[in-house]
Amino acid sequence: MPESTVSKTPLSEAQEDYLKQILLLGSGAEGAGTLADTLAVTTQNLADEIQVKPASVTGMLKKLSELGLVEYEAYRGVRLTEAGYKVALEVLRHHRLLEAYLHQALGYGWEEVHAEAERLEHHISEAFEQRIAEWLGHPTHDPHGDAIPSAALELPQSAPQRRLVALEAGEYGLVARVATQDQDSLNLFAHLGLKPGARVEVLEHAPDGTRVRVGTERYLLPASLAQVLWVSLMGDSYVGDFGDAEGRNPKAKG
Amino acid sequence: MPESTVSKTPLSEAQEDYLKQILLLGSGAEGAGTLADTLAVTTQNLADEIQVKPASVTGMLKKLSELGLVEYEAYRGVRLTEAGYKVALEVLRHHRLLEAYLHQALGYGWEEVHAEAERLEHHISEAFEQRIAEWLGHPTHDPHGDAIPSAALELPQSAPQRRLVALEAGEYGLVARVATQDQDSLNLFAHLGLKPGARVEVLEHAPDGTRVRVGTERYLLPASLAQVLWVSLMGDSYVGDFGDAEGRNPKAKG
DNA sequence: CAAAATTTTTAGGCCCCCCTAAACTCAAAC
DNA sequence: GTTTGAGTTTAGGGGGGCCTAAAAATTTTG
Repeated sequence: MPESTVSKTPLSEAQEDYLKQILLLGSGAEGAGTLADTLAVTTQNLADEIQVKPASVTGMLKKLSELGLVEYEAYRGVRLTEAGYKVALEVLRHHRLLEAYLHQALGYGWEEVHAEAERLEHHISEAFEQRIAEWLGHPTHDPHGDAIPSAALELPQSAPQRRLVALEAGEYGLVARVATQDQDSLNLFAHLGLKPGARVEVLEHAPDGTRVRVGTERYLLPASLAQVLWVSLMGDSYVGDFGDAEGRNPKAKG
Repeated sequence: MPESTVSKTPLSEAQEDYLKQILLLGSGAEGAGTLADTLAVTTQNLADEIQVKPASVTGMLKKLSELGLVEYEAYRGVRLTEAGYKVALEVLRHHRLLEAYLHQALGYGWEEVHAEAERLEHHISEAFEQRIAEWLGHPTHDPHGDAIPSAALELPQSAPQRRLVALEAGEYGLVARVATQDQDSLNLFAHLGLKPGARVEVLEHAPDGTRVRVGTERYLLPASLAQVLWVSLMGDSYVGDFGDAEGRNPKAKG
């Protein structure tokens, strides 16, 4: 097989974004932990995610394929190569470390960090990455509860989690992950106190959403939101590191 | 005169860089404080500074001129318009705040901050700018001793300074500004302890440079370096804010 | 299994910002 | 006051990354 030279040329911002999205979409909502259990991603999915027309995606996939970062078969979808996977994890690490840093060091709300991290992730040096990782105490999860790849680009093991919609009435647990980047949704979650680490209980599943209790409050969460809220059941062995959602000691080592 | 619509479109990184360099080159080494005492800048100067061919500069200047950010007359040079000046100051503020932040918050050496700030300056939000400015206590000078434009884009008054080459033998003062971005020069200055705030004395001007004393050490500084080192004479009223060159309290308000 | 509907790719363009080569200006020197 | 040459601009290209419109492949449907 033709040994495609894995480019030394620094990748463009667009290229990094494509790789990151291929990883994210390919990992599915289940959060696969290795390249092996990653799915092929469709042109349309990428177009939607990156906010670009499908024709543009095709063009970029061809280029990434030539660079050996992606395995692309026309009409059949893409998946990352080992090299592309590395790059994607690196970008993801930058993104999530930045989110954690903005939250903990600069006082950003956990619902505000995504947008800023999105732009900065492509422009920080390895030195910067290392310094904020150290400042943070090498965290394993960002403020949304998403796992941060280690410096060696390994994804940390996360505790078993279930979507809120999958809990039965009466079950409760701690919010482990808020898996949306939609700003309105994030704002709403923040407003309701539904951030990683918060205790939440399912009261009942209604046709128009899921009725939950958070602290002493009761809310009706639309299905679309209950869908993206992941919960670790209490009593489960390990509930994870919630990215210092509020004034805990930021220097705690992982 | 045709009222050129001052674009609302966000500027590209390249455009911001051109504007910044026009400001820097136009301010001359004397550090002019307002747009009025700014000089016209030459195509060649810009080409050298931005590391681009003169033909490319011409093209960009035409575009900036159409955007109303610059007054450009073929063969005669450019200067910033009021609008362009504002943009340039904003970029400069980002750059210098970032330098200060990297130094004080993340432990970068003062000689290392330039390169990182150079990339980040185009990608931080106003919120980020504001948060680091606050964290720093609204500093007036960066770690190299360069003035940081205020949030209102005013350049702070700096103490009177003279180039080291202009001091007479026997005169001494505090390093106020290290006006180079050349990494090798910066490393050398750092190595010799010649950072803002350091005491330095001119021993004599030799044909091959300037002989100086720094603490108990004596060095021969090549003219090119003595040229970019600015000194505030001791006994002068105000010596400025040296950007917390070492462990002073980072939270001190300005 | 063929027709219809959907998805994806190709083809052709556009803007950005850079380049080289050649033509032009201006100013300094004869 | 020409000549000469440094500095500058025009002309023509190229790669990146996006777009629209049209063609092709795949999947769904009857």
